[in-house]
Amino acid sequence: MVAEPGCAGTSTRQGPFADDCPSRVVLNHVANRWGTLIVTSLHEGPMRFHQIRDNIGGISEKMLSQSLRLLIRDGLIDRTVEPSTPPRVTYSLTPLGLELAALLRTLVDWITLRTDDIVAAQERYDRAQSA
Amino acid sequence: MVAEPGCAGTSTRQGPFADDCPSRVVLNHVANRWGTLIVTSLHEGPMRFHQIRDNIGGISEKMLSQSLRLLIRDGLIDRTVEPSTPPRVTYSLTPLGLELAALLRTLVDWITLRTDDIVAAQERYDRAQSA
DNA sequence: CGGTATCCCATGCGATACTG
DNA sequence: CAGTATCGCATGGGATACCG
Repeated sequence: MVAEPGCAGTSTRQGPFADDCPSRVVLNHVANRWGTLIVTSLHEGPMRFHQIRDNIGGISEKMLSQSLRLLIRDGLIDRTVEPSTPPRVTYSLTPLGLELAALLRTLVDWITLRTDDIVAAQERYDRAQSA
Repeated sequence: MVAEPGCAGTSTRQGPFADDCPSRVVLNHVANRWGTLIVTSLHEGPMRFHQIRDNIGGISEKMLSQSLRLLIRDGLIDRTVEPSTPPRVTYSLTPLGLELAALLRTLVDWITLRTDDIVAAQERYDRAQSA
């Protein structure tokens, strides 16, 4: 055994700070270009494939499909198929995913709220650099 | 004007869900492979370059330097140089960055706590697929 | 110590076309 | 509708070497 799940005793680093810990992988599934937005979208409620795509500007079907599969594998999202014609597929958060979505929602809301401040900081920085 | 900072009225989407909103860029600075870990590291207190590098397994100096510059530009991190020989450079969170770090810390802690559950889900998924 | 510059490979990701 | 397959480029990111 090299790195146990919790990664408590393998090095001085813990959790995602250790690069050989499974939690690092999980963090990368969530904290990437699309993961946060997908999970946060589903916090509104169950959605179908095209609904999610339309809710997230600029995401391609390929990346949505690929990201969904990773998150389903991680046990964060459920995929439900109603056997009709055509089949109706719905994505929803698992109890585990719901916990995570609440946290990510807070993050997204904070960024939305603070974007003005951040843009102002960027402009200050750029002006200082050009001087 | 195309997209105002808050991105409230430009489309049906808001905040980072709109791909032309500045908040999307900010989200990508924070929610990527290294951003979350860097900001969370500094939640412990001010740190020097090599301390941060040593605290985050697998990060290269190039990516640390590059990511730090983006986060400094966003007004989330401060860079302080003490004029000694050799100069001593310290990175710390700004008040804005501290707010963010608290949120990200919660995220990292949750992932650390739930890694066992997630790994179990992954193994269940993989077994179901191979069957 | 605290970085930057360059090189180059790996992969993320979009565009397009196709399937049940 | 709900995807998958293939292609190809743009970017991310590591290795190495170098600078104040």
